[in-house]
Order: sequence, then C-alpha cells, then structure tokens
Amino acid sequence: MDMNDFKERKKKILQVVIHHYVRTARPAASRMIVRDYDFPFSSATVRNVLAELEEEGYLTHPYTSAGRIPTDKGYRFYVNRLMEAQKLTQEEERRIEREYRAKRRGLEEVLRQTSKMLSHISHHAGFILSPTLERSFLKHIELVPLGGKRILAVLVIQAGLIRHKTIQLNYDLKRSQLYRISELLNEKLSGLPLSQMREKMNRIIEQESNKYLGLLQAAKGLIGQAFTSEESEIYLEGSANILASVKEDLYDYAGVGSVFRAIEEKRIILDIVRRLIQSEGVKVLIGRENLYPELKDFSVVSSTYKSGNRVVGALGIIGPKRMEYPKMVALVDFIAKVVNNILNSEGG
Amino acid sequence: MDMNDFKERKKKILQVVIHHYVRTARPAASRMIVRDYDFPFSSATVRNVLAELEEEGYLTHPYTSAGRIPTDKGYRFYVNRLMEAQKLTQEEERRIEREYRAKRRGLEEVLRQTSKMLSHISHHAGFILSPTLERSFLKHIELVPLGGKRILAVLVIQAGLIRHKTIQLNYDLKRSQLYRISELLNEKLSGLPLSQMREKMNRIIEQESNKYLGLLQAAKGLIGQAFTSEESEIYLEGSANILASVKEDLYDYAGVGSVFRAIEEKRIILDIVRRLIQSEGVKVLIGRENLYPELKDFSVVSSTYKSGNRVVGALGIIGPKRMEYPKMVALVDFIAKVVNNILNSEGG
DNA sequence: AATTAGCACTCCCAACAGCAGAGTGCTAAT
DNA sequence: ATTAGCACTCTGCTGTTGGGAGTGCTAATT
Repeated sequence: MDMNDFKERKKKILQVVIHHYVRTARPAASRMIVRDYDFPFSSATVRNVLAELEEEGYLTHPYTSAGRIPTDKGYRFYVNRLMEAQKLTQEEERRIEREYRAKRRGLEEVLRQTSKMLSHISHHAGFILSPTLERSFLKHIELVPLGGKRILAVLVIQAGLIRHKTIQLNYDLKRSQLYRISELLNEKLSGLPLSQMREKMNRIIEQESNKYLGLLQAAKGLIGQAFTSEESEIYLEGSANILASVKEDLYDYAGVGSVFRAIEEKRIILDIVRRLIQSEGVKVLIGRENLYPELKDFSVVSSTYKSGNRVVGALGIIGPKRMEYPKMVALVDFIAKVVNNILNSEGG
Repeated sequence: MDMNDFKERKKKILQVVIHHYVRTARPAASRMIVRDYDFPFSSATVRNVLAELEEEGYLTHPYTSAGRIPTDKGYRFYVNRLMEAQKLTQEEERRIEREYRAKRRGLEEVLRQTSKMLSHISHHAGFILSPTLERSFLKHIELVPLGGKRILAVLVIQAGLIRHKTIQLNYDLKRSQLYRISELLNEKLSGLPLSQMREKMNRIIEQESNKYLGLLQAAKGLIGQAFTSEESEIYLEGSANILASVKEDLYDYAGVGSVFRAIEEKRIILDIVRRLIQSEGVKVLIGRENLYPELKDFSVVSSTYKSGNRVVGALGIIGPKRMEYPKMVALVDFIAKVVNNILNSEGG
C-alpha cells in the first residue's frame, strides 16, 4: 500500500482503527496507531485523517478525548473494500470435517451439529435453519396407523428432512389400506416440489374415482396441513456467548434482555434470514442493517445451502459488531459448503 | 396465628421477612416489619427475634446494618412448613386449558407449548422433558424405504412420542418386504416396554428362522441403536427471564454467564430432573440443594408426568431463589396434571 | 420475665473534590 | 503537506464527607 497516496493512507488508518478496536475493545488513539503500527507519520497527521474519517461518518468517538471507534458505515466499508479474504486454518478445517464424519445420522443431527460448530469456532451464537418445506421436493410419503382413527403421516423430503404429523380421522382404516394409499401417493407425488402438492392432489382426486376417494380427500387435507403450518426450524446454539461479548464491550446491560428475548424467540432470525435466502454466498449484516433495533449492536454473518440446485436453507452466526469479519466470513463460507456437500452427496 | 405464642410469632416474622424480600428484593428491617405488617410489638422486640432467627441459620444479613434476608434454610422452612398452598386463579387455569385446546397436534407440540406456558406464567424459565424412552411402551413400529439401501424406522411410543431413525443397510429391500417385516415386529413387540426390546428381539430371532432372518438381525441392531442412544429431549423456554431476575437481585453479573451456559447445555437440568423422576408430586430445590454450584442462587420447582401408570417425564421452572413459591408450586402442579390428562386421555 | 426506649455504632451510599492520564483540536512553525 | 506544541476536555480513580438506615446492647418499664 502506497503511503504517499493520500487515499490509501486513509484506508490504511481506517483499517488499523478497526483491527485495533476488534482486538481490544478500546478506542484507537492517534499516538497508538503511529506507535504500534510503525506509521511513518506523526500522531498529529493521523489525527487530521481521523478527523476527516469522522467527518465522513466512518468513525466516531464516545467522548471528547477518547480515541476513535468504527461506525456501522466504517465496518461496512471495511467489509466491502478493505478486509482481505481469509481461509480457516488447516487444523480448523480438518476439525470440522472430522466432527461431521464422526457422528453422522439423520439430517437433524447434522443441523444440530452445525449450529454447535458455528458457535464453538466463532465464539458467538451459531444458527442454522432447517430446509424450507415449500422449496423442497417430496421424496417419500408413508401413512402409518396409530390406532383409534389416528394416522401418522411421515414425509421424507429430498434434502433428508423428515417430518411427521398426526392426523385424526373420523373413520377407521386398516394398515393394509394405508399401505396401498401410501403407494398411490408416492407414485403420483414423489419428486414434486411441495409447493405444487395441493394442486396436484386436486387433479389426482378428479381422475381417481375409486374406493379410496374418501381417504384421498383426507390425505389432501393432511398434506395441506402438514406443509403449510410448518415453519422452518431454527437450531440455535451458544446464545450465552452474546453475554460475554456484551460484557467486554461495556455496553449497558439494559438492552441485553431484549437481545436475548429477540434471539430466543427466533422469529427475528427467521425473518432476517428469509431475506437472505434469495441470494447465494456469504452475506454480512452490520448493526442497524439488521432492521430490528434489538440487534443494532450486533452483526449477522450468514450463507445459504442448497438441495439439488435450489437454495433451501441458511446458516450463520450472530455476534457483536466488533467481530473478526474475515475469519467469520471464512468460517460461515466453509461450513455452508460442507453442509452443501453432505446434503447433496448422500441425501439427494 | 396467636401472637402471644412465642414460636408462632417467630414463624410469622420469618414469613414476613420472606414475603417482603420476595416482593421487593430488599432486605427486611425490623421497623419496616412493625410498620407495614401491623405488628403489635416494637421494633426492638422484632430485632431480638430476628437475631435469634439468624443465630439459628434461617436468616442472614448482607452487612452489619442492613435488614435480614432469608438463607436457603429459611426458604426451606418456609416451603415445608410456613407457606400456604395456593391455587391458580380461575382466569389462569382457564387460560392454560384454552391454550392447550386451541392448538393440539402431536406430542411435540404439547411439549413445546408446555415449556412456553410454564415460562410465560411464571416469568421464569420453563422446561419439560420428553418421555424417557426406556420407561415407555412401544405402540407401533414402521419401516419405510428411503431408497439407496436406506430405511427409516419410525417408532411410536405409547405416550405419543414419535422417534425416527435412518438406517443404512448393505442390501436392498422392497417396500412390500418392509411392510411385512413391520407387521411381524408389531405383532411381537408392540405393547412391550422398550427396556426389554433387545432381549425380546433375540428370542424372536431364535424362533423365527425364516427368510427375513437377515433383516430381523438388522432390525435388532436398529432398535438397539434407536433406543439406547437417544436421550430425553429438553424443551426449554424463557431463559432470558433469568437475566431479568439477576438484574433485580443485584447479584454480580459475573456468574450469570455460567448459569446461562449451564442451562443452555441442558445437561444439568437433565441430571437434576433425573433424580426427581423417581418420585411423584411437586418438588422444590432451593439454592445449593441443586448440587450444581452454577445454580446456587436459583431454585427449581418441578413435578412429573406419567404415561399409563409409570412416571416417564418431568417438567418445571427455574428461577431465582427469591420467587413466589406458593404460586410456582401451584402452577407446576396444575400444568403437570393437565399434561397427564392429555397424555393419558388420547395418547394412551 | 418480657418488652421497650434510647443510643452508640457500623456500614452503605451518593456526592463531591482533586488529580493524573489519555487524547483531541487547533495554531503556528517548518 | 506535515508536524511540534500546547491548551483543553473528559475519564477514571481515590479519598473525604455526611446522611441515613439499621442493628445491638443496655437500662428502664410494665
């Protein structure tokens, strides 16, 4: 970086301020910058630049004679333009892969493990959404008798997700009958996206005027229920880490309660992530960019995963704005890729 | 209560101190007791009694000239002997019942809802354990083909719990074959406690030397896996409330992180509750009675629920020691009963 | 013998002042 | 364009002070 280039120097200083603040949680002072980063200028010069950066909205300072800390805009510029892409260490990548290999059961297990891993490695809160049903394809459906006019519908989704739903009928059905109906449904429905299910059922019912008509009607209602009411589930881990970062940052504890409540309710994450699910690749949302005021002091780094060639879910981390973005981006990116592989090697 | 009876008066004073502290989170002072509770004695007299109570270990005071606050022993005496049983208000009972009626699907939904309700009404953290598998009876088992030599085993437990597990075989099986095997398994196994399953499978395999032997072998492994590896799940809600109580109590924030981590990990709750599952009725654990040091400033109020006539799970709340015990006991008791009813009316 | 009035004593807590240190902003010199 | 220098601001600590709350004890009262 050419220090004589005015603009370059300015960027460099912004970068240093952010690095310093991320590492230490203390505002960065002009003299410190010169000293610790071998800056070939005096502190006075740096002060001028800092003043400019503040003018332009990239930095601020908590009180008159404190050092500078980044604003959301500052972080944003850093993330977009300044930070260098980073990779996880070999050690970390290996650890992740080993972890997945060690214990590999159903999709649920993978999801749970993923959220845990995101949290442990990042030291922030980690989350992953289970595949959205509407965007997935049906792989198999099976109706199982529970006795007492109740049946259990088991749905296997392409991504490997398994959902079940208890249905109350007002008449009895033998196991053998259910077996045949399941067969019929599989024949007609499997491979289709769930979003088209209802409509398809209608068509089947029109054509098929056989003795199972009643049950098909029931099955239709059942499928409608099972698919529309279910939200994606969130696997969330390590929200206690939020507390730790709040402590370091000396924020006021006042707001913490609301953050927790917000995260615990999961609605917000769901909402934020729903927006991201449209696009691919790692996305970073900084501070107030998360439209929810509870998260104004936090950042979300997230990515998506696919089943087949459709994006069906998202995962990521939530931590203080003051986080190591390059590392977090690398982590989320890597884990998203691993999850993708797992889902599309065996699950598909 | 006869105020002239020395002992009665002492109890009354202990009770007042606890009430006051629970309500206000401030130590109770002698003068305040006399004033606010129309005490027919002077503050000096009360002071003497307070000193005695402290001597005997029921009270303590944070520093020389502060009022008194209860010790664990004080709370214990209060819970055992002093507090009057309380019922929920009609309004609350109705609300709870309405809530359950409104949205009644599978057991999972009931569990989730229960933990939420416990949390919302108590304003503390609410939890419920899903039925322990070993203590439950098998109601139905079904094997479903997933394609690619994988099958899904769906287990329906008497309490209404549904578990599924993906199994990888090294040979293919037709759906019709699986159908027949399921039938066989149901015939032989349903109604049995899961704890005897493995042994029973052995006997079946001995007797049945037919063509499905290979699969039965597989099924045996499968069942073993599915039942032993699974822990009870905890549904936990409202841990953010813990934060609020810590704030009120002016504890130091230092320990909060550990509490959170402890609760989030769920291991501890699981452990505490495993002990309770032996007995019936509402149990209260106060402060250090929860052997885990992280919980030394918290109390757990919990009860159990049954399936058939066996205790299979537990539920309750976790809150600060400074909680309204009579109310909490009433709440946990009531909800446990409701859950019992739900499980044993339709689920059984 | 139980109760109470009275008072000394302890400890907390909030307010205040004083002071060193860190850092900035500005001006004038280079 | 850069820098030295200095006044100024604000924090964060420390020490002090005074009031208030509440106890513990003793001696007086019933």
